[in-house]
Amino acid sequence: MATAPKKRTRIQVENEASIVASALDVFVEFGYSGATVDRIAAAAGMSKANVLYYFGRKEDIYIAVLERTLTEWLDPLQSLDVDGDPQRELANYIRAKLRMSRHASHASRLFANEILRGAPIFKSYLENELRTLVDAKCAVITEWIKQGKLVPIKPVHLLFLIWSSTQHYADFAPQVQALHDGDEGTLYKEAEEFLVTVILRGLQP
Amino acid sequence: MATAPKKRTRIQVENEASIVASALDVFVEFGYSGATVDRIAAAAGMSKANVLYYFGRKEDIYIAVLERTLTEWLDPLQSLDVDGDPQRELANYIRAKLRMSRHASHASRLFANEILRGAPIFKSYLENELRTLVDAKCAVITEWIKQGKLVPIKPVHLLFLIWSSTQHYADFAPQVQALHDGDEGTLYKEAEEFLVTVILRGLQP
DNA sequence: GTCTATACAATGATAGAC
DNA sequence: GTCTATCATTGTATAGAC
Repeated sequence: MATAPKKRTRIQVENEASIVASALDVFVEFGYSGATVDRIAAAAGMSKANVLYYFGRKEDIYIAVLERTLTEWLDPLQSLDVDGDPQRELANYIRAKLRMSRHASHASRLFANEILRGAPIFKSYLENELRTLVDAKCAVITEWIKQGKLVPIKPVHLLFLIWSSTQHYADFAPQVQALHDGDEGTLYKEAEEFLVTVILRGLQP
Repeated sequence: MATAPKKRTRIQVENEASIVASALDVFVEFGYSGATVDRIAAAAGMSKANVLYYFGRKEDIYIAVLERTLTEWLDPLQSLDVDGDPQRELANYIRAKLRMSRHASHASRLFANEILRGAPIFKSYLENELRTLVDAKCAVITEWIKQGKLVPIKPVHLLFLIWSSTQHYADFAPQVQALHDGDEGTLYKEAEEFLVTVILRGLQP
């Protein structure tokens, strides 16, 4: 029998949630090492000592932030359906990823930071859960190619292309802004039309 | 008359070069805040105090690393030629960027880190030199579109697509490795064929 | 000119008082 | 459950040895 979960008081639940929410902003803005416990505490409106009462180490806060953000991220890749029309399925996936870049840019940047660091915490997730999901969806794409609905390519590179091109607008936002005139709405509208057009045309047999 | 450059001794030149070279590795591995002067000094085989004799502050080391790496980076975008064949010019650019991802991955990751931080040091470069170069090359792509050689798109998004998709292999290497079987040579050979094929087909009118 | 020794404020972390 | 020492480490400044 598994260990019963520790009972947590209402204050515990609230304070831990507040710390994790504030820590996301701080980790994204300053990076892992630049995010001090003091800054996280200030953002959460608590004392540094009190934060360290709830999470023994800074790394534990970081792990909690990664886990919470990952469950919120929920890659729309999961819904890629082998029975759907490839062009339509992929267009929907690109649009969903672009929406996440825009509205969950903190999550995107947090993951980018973690992977740039060498993915010390994320590594096992990449090699297990994500790997399983990616293998399954690559099989879907391979099936579409067999049916002659897509040009023959190695599926995993298509996923890399969609991930990188959509997340670029979140992760490299300062560069994108320096090189693009117009507001955020226009930028993402243009990006959506461009990426859907070019990638789908490029895959058409 | 401009100020004459300070005369620098042989030891100065050697030690500064050694510090900057070692610091690149440390900044890439640990990020800006995680890179301690002690670690940089150890990597350069010097004492922390001695490193701080040559560079007064950690930020000055970082700026020197960024500047040196930027001159080594020399974006091959510069050679995009309006009189050349668009398909051939763009294919060459994609291949050149992929080669840099592979062989100058430290530079790629250093810039990615800097932009993720909000580009505090790089901002003026992005808004001036890079902006000028990008505007000029967007004009080239616009001209190709006018000549009916490319499908009509907003040029800057094409640059974002090429940058993000090629640099992904350097910046997200741990993720790429977790999801790809096969050695580095195979990976980059596949990526080159995939990206050139899909992007050029997607742009064909 | 080159390098070391030392000091100081800020940080992550621990132990323990209340 | 909250907060106060306390400690080793970090970035940084300065004095001075050679």
